[in-house]
Amino acid sequence: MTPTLPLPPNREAHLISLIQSTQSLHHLKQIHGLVLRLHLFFSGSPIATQLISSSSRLRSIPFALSLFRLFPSPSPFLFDAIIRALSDHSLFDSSLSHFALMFNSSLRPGRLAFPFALKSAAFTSRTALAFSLHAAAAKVALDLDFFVRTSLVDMYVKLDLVVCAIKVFDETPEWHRAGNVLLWNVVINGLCRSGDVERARELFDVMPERSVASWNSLVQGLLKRGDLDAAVELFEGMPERNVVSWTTMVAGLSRNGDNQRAVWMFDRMLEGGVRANEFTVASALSACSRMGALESGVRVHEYALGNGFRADGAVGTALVDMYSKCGKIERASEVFDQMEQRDVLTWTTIIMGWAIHGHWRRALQCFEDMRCACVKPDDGVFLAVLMACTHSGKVEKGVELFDSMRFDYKIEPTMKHYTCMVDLFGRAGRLEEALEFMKAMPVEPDFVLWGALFSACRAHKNVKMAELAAENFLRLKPSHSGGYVFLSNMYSSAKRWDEAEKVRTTMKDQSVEKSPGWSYIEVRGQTHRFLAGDQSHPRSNEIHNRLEELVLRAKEQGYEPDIDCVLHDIEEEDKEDSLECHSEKLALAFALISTVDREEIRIVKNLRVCVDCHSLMKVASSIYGREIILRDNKRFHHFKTGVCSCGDYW
DNA sequence: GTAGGGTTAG
Repeated sequence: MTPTLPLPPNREAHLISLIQSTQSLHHLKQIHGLVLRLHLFFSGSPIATQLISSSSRLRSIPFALSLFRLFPSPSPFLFDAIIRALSDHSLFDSSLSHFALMFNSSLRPGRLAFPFALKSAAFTSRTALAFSLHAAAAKVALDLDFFVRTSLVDMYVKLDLVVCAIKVFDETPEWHRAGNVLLWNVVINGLCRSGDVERARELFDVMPERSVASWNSLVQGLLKRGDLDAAVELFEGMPERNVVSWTTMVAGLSRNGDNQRAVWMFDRMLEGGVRANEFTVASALSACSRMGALESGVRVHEYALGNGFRADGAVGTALVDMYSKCGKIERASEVFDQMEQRDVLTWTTIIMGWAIHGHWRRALQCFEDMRCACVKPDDGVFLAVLMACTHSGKVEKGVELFDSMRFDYKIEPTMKHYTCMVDLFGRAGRLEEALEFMKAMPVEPDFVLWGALFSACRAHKNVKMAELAAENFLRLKPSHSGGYVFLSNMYSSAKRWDEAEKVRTTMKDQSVEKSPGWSYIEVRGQTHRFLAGDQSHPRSNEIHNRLEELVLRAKEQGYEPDIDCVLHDIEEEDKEDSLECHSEKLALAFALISTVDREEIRIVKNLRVCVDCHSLMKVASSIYGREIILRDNKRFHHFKTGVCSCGDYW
C-alpha cells in the first residue's frame, strides 16, 4: 500500500522536514519508499543525506548503512553523514574505514568528515593515525577550521597527549580562539584530566567568556585529586549549575569517601528543581551502596521509578549493587532478574553480591548463566567468582577457576587475582600453599598481598610466617598503620610482650596513625555513627546500660568474652572493659533501644568484625529474636536465631 | 566538537 502523505508543491523541502521530525524507523522506511518512487533518491540529493542522518538518530545503523550502500559513488554529503553516524554510535573502526574510502576516492574529506574521523581515532587510541589525520587536515588548511581545530585539541586530550593539545591551542590565532569557548573548555578539561588544575585555572581566569562546562571541568579536576573543600567552594560559587555540575559533585564526593555529602548533594539538586539523569541516579545509588545506607538507596530507587528510569545499564547495575551492599541480596537478585539488558559489569555485580553474602553456589550459578547468555567473561568477573570461593572456603574450586581464567580464557591475572588466591589459601589455613603460590608468581607481591598473607597468619596463629609477611608489608608500606597493629597484636596473642611493645614504640616514633574503628547505623532516615569507646551519643547512658544487660543475658546463654580480642585494639588494651566498647556493640545496643521488636538491625562497620563481637551478635540475635545484618569491610554476616550466615568462616 | 556514571583483591 502506498502511504498517504500530503505533498505540497515544495515537496522536497517538505520531505526533508518530515524525515527530520519522524520518531519511528518504520515511518522513515515508508518515506524512503516514497522517495524512491518519486525518483528523488540519488547521490547528490539532500533527501538521501537526511535519510541516513535520521536513521542514525533513530538508532538504526543497519538501515543507515544499507541506504549508503545503494550508492555506487556516494556524494561527499553522504560520506559525511555515514562517517558521523558510525562515530556517534561508537563504531569507530567502521567510521574510519569509510573515511579512508572517502580519502582515497577523488573526493576530499571536508570540514564535516574530519572532526568525526578525529574522534574515532581518539577513541581507538590510534596515535599514529591521529598524527596523520592532523597532517592531512593541515595540508588542505582545514586545521584552521573552527570544528576541526576543536576536534584536534579534544583528540589529543583523549589520547592523553595534553602537550600536543596545548600546542594546537597555543598556535591558534587570538582572533580565532576568542569566540570559541569550546576550544578553551577542551583544553581546560585536558589539563584537569592530566592533574594540572593550576594551569587550567590560569586559562580559566583569562578566557574571554565561560560556560558551565568550564566550571564543571575545573570542579572535576579538584575532585579528582581529592581536594574536596576546594571543589565544594568552587561549586558553591558557580553562577549557574546544570545536571552535570551536580552529578560531578555527587560522584566525586562519593569516590573520595564522602558519601554522606554526596547524597546530600543529590537531595539538594532535586530540591532545586533540577532533574536527575541516569548518570546522576547511578552515582547517587553508588554513594548509598558505599555507605550501606538502605533507606537513602530506596529513596533514590523510588525517584528513579517515579521518573521513568529504566533499570538497565548503569542504573540497573547500580541498583543491584546498592541492594546487595545494603544487605538485601535477595532484593538485588530480583532487580537483576527484571533487567532486560545485562552486560559483564552487571553480572560481576550480582556475582560479587552473592560472594560477599557467602552464597558461593548462587555466585557460581550466575557465572554459568552469564556464559550461557554469551557474555564474555573478563578479569573483573573472575575476581568476583574467586571472591565467592574465598569467602566460602572453596579452595579447589577457586584454583580450578583461576587456571581456567588463564588457560581457557587467556586472561592474565592481575595483582588483585593473586591477592584473592593467597587469601583463598590463607583463610583456609593452608599457609604453606599460600606462600608457595606467592613464590611462583611472575611478579613481585605488593604490600596488599603481604597484608593478605599476614591476616591469614594471624587468624591461624603462625607467628613465624607472620613475621616474614609483616616485614615485607612494612618494607613496602612503612606508613601503613595496619601492619604495626597487626604485628603487635600477633606478638601479644603469642604472649611475646616485649616484641609487641617494641613494635608499638616504633609505630609511635614514626607517628603512624591508626585508623579508628567505627560503625554506622541508620534508624528511620537518621544515621548514627559510633567510634570505639564512644560516649558522645546523646543516649550514651542508655546505650551502655543496654549493652551491659545484653552481655549479662548472653553470658547466661553461654557466651564468654574472647579476651584475645581486647588486644585487637591496642590503644584500648589498658581498659578492662574495652571489649564492650567496640563500635559495632555500641551500634547494636543503640539499635535495641531505638527500634521496635522484631525489626531487623543493619550495621555497617569499617573494619573486620572481631571474634568477640561476632559471637555476641550471634547470641543477641537469638535472645532478642532479631535478625542482625552486619556489613564489615569484607563481607556480610547475617545473624539469625543464634547462627551466622558466614558459618564462622571469615 | 566540551563537562558527569554502574563492578574490582587486603
